Amino acid sequence: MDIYLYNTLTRNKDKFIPLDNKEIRMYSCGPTVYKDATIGNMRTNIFQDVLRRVLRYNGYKIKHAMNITDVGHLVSDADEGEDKMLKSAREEHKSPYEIAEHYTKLFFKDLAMLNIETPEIVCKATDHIKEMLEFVEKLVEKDFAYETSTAIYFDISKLDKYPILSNLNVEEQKAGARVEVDPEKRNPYDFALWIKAPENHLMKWDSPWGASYPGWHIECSAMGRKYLGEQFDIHTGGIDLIPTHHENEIAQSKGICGKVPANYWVHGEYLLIDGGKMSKSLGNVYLMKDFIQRGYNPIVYKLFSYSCHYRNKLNFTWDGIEAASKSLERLKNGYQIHMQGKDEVEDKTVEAYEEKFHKAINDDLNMPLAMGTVWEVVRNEKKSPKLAELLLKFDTVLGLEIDKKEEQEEIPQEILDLVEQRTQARQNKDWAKSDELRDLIQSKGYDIKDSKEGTEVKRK
RNA sequence: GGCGAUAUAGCCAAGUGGUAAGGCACGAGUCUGCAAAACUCUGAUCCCCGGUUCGAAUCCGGGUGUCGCCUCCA
Repeated sequence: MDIYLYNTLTRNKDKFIPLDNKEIRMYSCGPTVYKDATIGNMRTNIFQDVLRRVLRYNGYKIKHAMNITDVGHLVSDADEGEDKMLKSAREEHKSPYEIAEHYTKLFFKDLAMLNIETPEIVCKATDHIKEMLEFVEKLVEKDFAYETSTAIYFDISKLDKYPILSNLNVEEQKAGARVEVDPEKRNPYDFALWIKAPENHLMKWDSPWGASYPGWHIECSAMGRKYLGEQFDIHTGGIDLIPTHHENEIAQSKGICGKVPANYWVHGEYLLIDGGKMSKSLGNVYLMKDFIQRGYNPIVYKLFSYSCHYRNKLNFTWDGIEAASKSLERLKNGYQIHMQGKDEVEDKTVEAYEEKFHKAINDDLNMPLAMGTVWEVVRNEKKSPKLAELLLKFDTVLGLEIDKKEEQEEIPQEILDLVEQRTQARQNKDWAKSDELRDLIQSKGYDIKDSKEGTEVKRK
């Protein structure tokens, strides 16, 4: 079945044609490890993970590279200001390398919570200084770059076209309206490839231009080229990366070999919080650990993100999370019911569902539509392990671990005793005492439910 | 100011020419001593105006609203 992906390069939902029919090469711009990743970052990671899983569902092997930015990402994209790593290091009184290690670890912990697969290749910028430097030297050699007193700049006027991803009109943009124009730059949109280090700069390397450090964009071009080749299939990232980072990556690669590095550029939209942007000043920045703090299985967030297409803004609210949490429970429950079902289901029916689901995910990862089919299967009146199996197959894309039962905390003996007393009371049909005990148990933070198999207790 | 989105039931959200998927909430029912949970059932003509068409949520034009980016950000 054909796969269609919205390609920012063509502004069109394109049929996906891989360069190599066996293995898809894909690059994702990973985190800058200077602070906690937010649930906004994680939305992008979920979308990238779904893309991987969909490709694999279609029988492809994946070679997916993701960078860890641990140097070079400045506080401002205008090539000025402090390196984010150094700023964090200063604020937290640690070395930049300690900062990087700390936040890298946390990042992967977040991914694990969401059952997001680790890409085949994870590459750190500081491990690839040599490759970046070679890249820059080659650009200088080919006259696509020039030296100023502060940095090596890429000369965008040497390209046939810049920008090609965004509709930004370089001529009309008032460069300098917000940022001081560096008089040494040939064009306002020229960007730094390599930056000369001031004295006392913590992260710097020897280069033909003295002690210096890489610009932000060069790492992705250099590492993408190293691991995936001059041209690969898919490049992903958040929508905000389009106008600067990805534009400049393309510029660099075109400078080196005349080619746009990836055929398909796929971008995920933003997550909004309560209808607006997420920002520290509004105090609405949430992290994955907030889910745990509020008693939610973090994977609920993944299901929540499937309620909306990845190219649309998704509005995050805790009410929405509560809704998704209920859904996840019912989904898991529905799976269990099918597991124990005895009804006959025709293969034709199963195939029809499968095709419907497959069509949805292949249509530019239409997860909301795909979830519609998932629910059709869950709510099917015939209960059959065949349908459970189908749901499990869907879960290779969804990654919701629908077959995994919630881990139950140990119930304290005190509570178990109360439950036992209540069971006795119920057997004696002493409803007043039974209800009294239920209230007591609930006041201690436990929920109780009676069924034919007996009484269950659960932490609230 | 420039660029880009978006407007569908109480909320979230699919659907791009043929009479509106799905989820959550609400309500009803089954079950239960009661309750909870679970399960089943139930709801919208698609921001406004005009146009194209046999036919539009879906195309075109014009409004209005909301949001994002251009500054750090996935």
